[in-house]
Amino acid sequence: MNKYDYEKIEKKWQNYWEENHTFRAENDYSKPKYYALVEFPYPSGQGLHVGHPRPYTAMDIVARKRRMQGYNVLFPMGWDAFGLPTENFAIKNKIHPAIVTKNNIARFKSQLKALGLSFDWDREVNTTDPDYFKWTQWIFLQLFKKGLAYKKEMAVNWCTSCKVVLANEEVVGGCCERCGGEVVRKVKSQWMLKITEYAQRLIDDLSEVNYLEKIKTTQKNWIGRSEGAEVDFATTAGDVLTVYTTRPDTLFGATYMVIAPEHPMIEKWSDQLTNMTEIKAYQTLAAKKSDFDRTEMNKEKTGVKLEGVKAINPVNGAEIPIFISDYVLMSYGTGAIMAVPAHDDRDWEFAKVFHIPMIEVVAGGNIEEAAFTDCATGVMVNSGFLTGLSVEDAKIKIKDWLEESGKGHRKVNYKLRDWVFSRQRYWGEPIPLVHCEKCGWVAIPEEELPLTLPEVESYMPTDNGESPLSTLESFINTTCPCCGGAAKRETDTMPQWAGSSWYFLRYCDPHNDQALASKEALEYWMPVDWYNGGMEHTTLHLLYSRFWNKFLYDINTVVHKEPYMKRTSHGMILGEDGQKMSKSRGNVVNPDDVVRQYGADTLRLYEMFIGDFEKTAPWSSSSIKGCKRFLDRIWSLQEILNDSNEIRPELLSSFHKTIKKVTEDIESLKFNTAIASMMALVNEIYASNAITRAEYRTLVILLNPFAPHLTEEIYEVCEFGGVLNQQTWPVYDDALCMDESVEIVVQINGKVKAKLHISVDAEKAAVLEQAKTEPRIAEAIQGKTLIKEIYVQNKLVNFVVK
RNA sequence: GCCGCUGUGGUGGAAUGGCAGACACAAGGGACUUAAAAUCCCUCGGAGUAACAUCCGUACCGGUUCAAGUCCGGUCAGCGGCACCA
Repeated sequence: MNKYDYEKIEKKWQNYWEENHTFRAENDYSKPKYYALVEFPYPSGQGLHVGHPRPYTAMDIVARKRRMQGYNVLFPMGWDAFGLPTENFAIKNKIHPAIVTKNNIARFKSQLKALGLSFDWDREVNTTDPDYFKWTQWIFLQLFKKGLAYKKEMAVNWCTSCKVVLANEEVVGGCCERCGGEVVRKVKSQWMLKITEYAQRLIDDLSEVNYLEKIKTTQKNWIGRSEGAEVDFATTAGDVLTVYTTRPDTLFGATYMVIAPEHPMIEKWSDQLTNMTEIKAYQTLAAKKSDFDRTEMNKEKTGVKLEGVKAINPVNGAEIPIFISDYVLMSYGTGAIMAVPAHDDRDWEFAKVFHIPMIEVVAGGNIEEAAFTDCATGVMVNSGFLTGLSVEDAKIKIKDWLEESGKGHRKVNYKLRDWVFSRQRYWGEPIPLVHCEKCGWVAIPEEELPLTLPEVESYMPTDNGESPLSTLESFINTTCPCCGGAAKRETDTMPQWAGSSWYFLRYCDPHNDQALASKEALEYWMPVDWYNGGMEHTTLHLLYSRFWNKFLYDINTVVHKEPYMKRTSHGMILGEDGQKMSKSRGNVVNPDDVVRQYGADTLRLYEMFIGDFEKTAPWSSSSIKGCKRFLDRIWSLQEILNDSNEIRPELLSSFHKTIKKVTEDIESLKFNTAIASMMALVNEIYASNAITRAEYRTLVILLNPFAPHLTEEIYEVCEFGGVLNQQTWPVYDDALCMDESVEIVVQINGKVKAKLHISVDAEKAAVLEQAKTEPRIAEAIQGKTLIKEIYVQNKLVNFVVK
């Protein structure tokens, strides 16, 4: 068997595709379009990882197949290049981050090209390119103008040792990822985006898209819609404390209240509170706690009772105590709760610690042992006008009562928080706003965009946690676009998520300098037909970009409500030891080495054959050999090639079955079984000791999306006519997928006892007759009672005997 | 704790409720070779048999069904995400 010269062949075709712009998407709006998208990478200094080619190859297969099916395909690639690792590398090595980025991109690009991915490189985008981030800034300005960007005091992570603001990802177990120093919370004023205003629409419109169910579920859980009521409790201080609850039905069981330590009412009541010292001490303690401490599990409930002010239960006039405790969060609901210890786990724990009485208002549990939280079976007790109702009915009745009496109202809440949009960093898009003493925050005029990054001496964040830009007088000082007076620029930059929140729009029209993309281009190319990416982006990038798209839809910039019609996810590739690949474990596989040793086609085929696309899969340096062997066998078919231009009748159904399998499996991410079916066909061909030209040509087209270089070469050397990538995808005929005869099994009581060859779709009666003549069946039936005869067409016969 | 997913040979993995283990890898045996590599052929879940037969087998327990890896109920284990969201 001959081996093919993958190095020579792959280089040859990569050059051919590049010179001919073979995969360029044309703006021919009369053709049916298909937009296939993969997540553009962050060009890290490590170069490509073997994890990258898995989703890229998968969507490359889809794109190549669609082209052969006659679609105008957009399959673009670009660089999500702003970000911390580049900035950190730049600081450490004293190289400008723009240079670092440029070098990393060059490396990534050559690695991707070596994989033969059919990207349209003419549409490459780069988030750090001023021509690109001009529009990122433009979108931010529109958000600002619509009141969806606002400034708010927020706690940030501050490393006391590096004296640097850290991203959440850089805080590991409450310590700085780099130096291990203590991380504390520091309050800073930050730009926020009101994604919460889109919460409901982000849930509702999921019904219009075809995402994997688990992706929809994760997004819904993250947005966290809950239905309940706000209830007003009068206080002995003469004012009102409003709480949010999902269990207004348990209002008669409320025996105390809890407010968050930061709750503003405490300040208001300070004259009447007799234990302010104790309260202040608790507040200080709570404020010091990092997020890590505060979310630590199973810790005992703590809190302080407010002495001097009590609340009055609106349903029965009972006076109940108010506590502060850090188990109530200021950022959700009203920052205050009514506590019903008999029917809420957390309240129950708290009540045990502070010896607060409980009132059972839903029968069915044992509140001495645990809170009874079951809504489905409970019946109301000790609850005045609610007594005797089911929990569900009681919820409706109490909500009606609250609204009629003016003591509360129905309310929907979401867990989703607004998006913290500023970073005190250099390597990001500058936020295009200025602050004027007279006019407040003012947008810079759109014609001044892009607002580019100034050159600075050091990219190191400053000692006080301000952005490196804050030290640059020439950058900061400007004039107010509104009044012309002196003003200062915002020095924070945008987070890495900004550029990736709209890049799929830019691909539609990447060189447009009048708009982020033309209406025509967006109308034609959008929405993305199939977007594959990592599960880890489900609640970040995927949600952020849906939000931006919806906003741009609202301001009439884009024409589709949802950016992506179909979203799928791939599993990670693990090291050979089954662990996540990492330098420290020494189990990293470098794609360059694999390409050198086996060629790109083998790498592509192996990553598709490795297992279930959606699951994690460990790398196997021996399994990949099987894929190389298969490609060598494909090449060597030339040795048994004959001149016939027909598919042999005895192989016709095998061919049609394989075409069907490959065609369908690609659509459902079952690349592994698509490849398996081609391997089986090739085994069958070798067994027959010959291959016809028609057969070889069909096989090579089917395999082309998986192994594009090898198949183009075979197509050319065999002179099948034209170039392979311009051929049409084979079509199968269901009728031809059927063999003339099939083997069926004959069972006695569900156990296989014989096999039978019958003609396809044979008459039931005839098949049963034939089955009974089989010696082993006849023997088994002999002397027994035949209770039932099951016949499944072309599959099996089952005799139930006693 | 909550939500989601997964459990099948030595390994990766196949199987619209209808022959469990497709397709590969590894292993063992053989052919070719002075030899090795490559390639080709054979065996390959377990027990059992000279070979058949037969029995057991898809984490565990139970159920539905003529028929369960697949559906239902429960248990255990692992993975991922969220995590005091009232």
